[in-house]
Amino acid sequence: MSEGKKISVAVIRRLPRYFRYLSDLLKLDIKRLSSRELSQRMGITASQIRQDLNCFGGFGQQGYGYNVENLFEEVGKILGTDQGFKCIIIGAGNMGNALANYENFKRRGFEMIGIFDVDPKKVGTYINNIKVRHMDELDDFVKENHVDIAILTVPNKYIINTAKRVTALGIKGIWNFSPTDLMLGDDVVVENVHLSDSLMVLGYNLKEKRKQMEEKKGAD
Amino acid sequence: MSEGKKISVAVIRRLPRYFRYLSDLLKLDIKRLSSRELSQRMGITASQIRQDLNCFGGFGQQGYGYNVENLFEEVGKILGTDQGFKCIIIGAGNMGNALANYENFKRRGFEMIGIFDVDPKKVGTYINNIKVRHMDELDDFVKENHVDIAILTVPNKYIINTAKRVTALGIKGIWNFSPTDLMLGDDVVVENVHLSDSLMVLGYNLKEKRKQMEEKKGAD
DNA sequence: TAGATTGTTAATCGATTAACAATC
DNA sequence: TAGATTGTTAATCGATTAACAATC
Repeated sequence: MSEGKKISVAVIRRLPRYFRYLSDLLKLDIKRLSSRELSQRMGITASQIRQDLNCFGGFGQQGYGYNVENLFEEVGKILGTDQGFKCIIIGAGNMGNALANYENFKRRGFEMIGIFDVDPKKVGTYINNIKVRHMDELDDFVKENHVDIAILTVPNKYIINTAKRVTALGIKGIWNFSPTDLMLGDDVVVENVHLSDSLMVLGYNLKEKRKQMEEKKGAD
Repeated sequence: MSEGKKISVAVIRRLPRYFRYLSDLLKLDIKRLSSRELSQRMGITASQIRQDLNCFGGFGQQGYGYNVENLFEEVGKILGTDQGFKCIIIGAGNMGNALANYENFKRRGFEMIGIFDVDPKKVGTYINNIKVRHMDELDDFVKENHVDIAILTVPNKYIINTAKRVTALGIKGIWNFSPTDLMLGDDVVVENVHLSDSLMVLGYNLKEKRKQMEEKKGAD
């Protein structure tokens, strides 16, 4: 069992946030950084930052802090920005289009190498220089090209079958934009986006904040 | 301090998931449900479900379980599906388009009442029957129409100013699709989507899963 | 009444925060 | 060397799970 230490999902979900802040600091030409400085920028405790980073290694130096460029590279390596993940987008609707046009992904190690749809009007066109192919070509394409991740932006009623199809082809990573939770084999990694869940949490918090404000006003 | 009991974000983030599963169960015409049955479907413990629900009230009945329709309505009420939140989308790019076309939102209590952009080619057109207006019209629009939530899908370099502008107009809810974390006043509720964070977590998990598989293979 | 399942209290587990010795 | 800040251990806090009495 390799490293022994199990890293919690809470820590993992914070990594991309560190990555973003470090990227911004680099752009601001800031060379060094203490955990306290970073904690103030991010609104978390310095203790948490040091704990998180020390899950992966001692990237700092006592009395000095962290070298921004070095830490940025280390966090990138942990996240796999050097892996060159090859992705295909299934569903060339608005969401598929939006994702195909996101320039951010490439810089983070994700390359879009194909888009698939069933609409004959879309097939053959290019979105951000990526060819849109018919779903009938999917199997051949995956056999001829290494694909790490399938990004699923198909209508919800097709999601289960699409997920089964891509996993049958050996694709092990799925980024799921449908509201359905995908329960797949233990060897497949799924990340669900669930936009309406996010919006509903916003709605809840807004409602509660209003209630709070009402009470405060009432107390005067 | 009204209710006293503070509800944790972990619980709140699970609510939309309960809502989704209950909605599916309703469609399957299932009338009653025990916490154990739901726990098996959702892959969480029955204990957690009962704890979560009891933060808001006793919706079940000993010896019987929960009435699906009733529980669905209660969870909906907690989340505010009856609030009719009025939303505007700022940025009519691919992401703005995708969100304007999501039919799911209305059913969950969120209505899109306007879209704003600066591109003269887009201004005046309609997306899913919602008029696209110029950003110059934003202030007047917000003064004449009640707006609960601004959905920000503008390019990252404009995000801070756009957020300042909408909060200055009194909008208290922000759904932020830019990679920048918005740190706004205490009276504003922000929900960040950060798509690339989600993708990076997928990349990390995929990389680790592969490492795991390698080791297992090596052990044979 | 007997069986089932909730609501709720208590026990456990894990994550966050605090503290401080190590060390640059 | 003195000052600063890490890496890491210990203490605290909160969330999840287990257990069971209440009750339908």
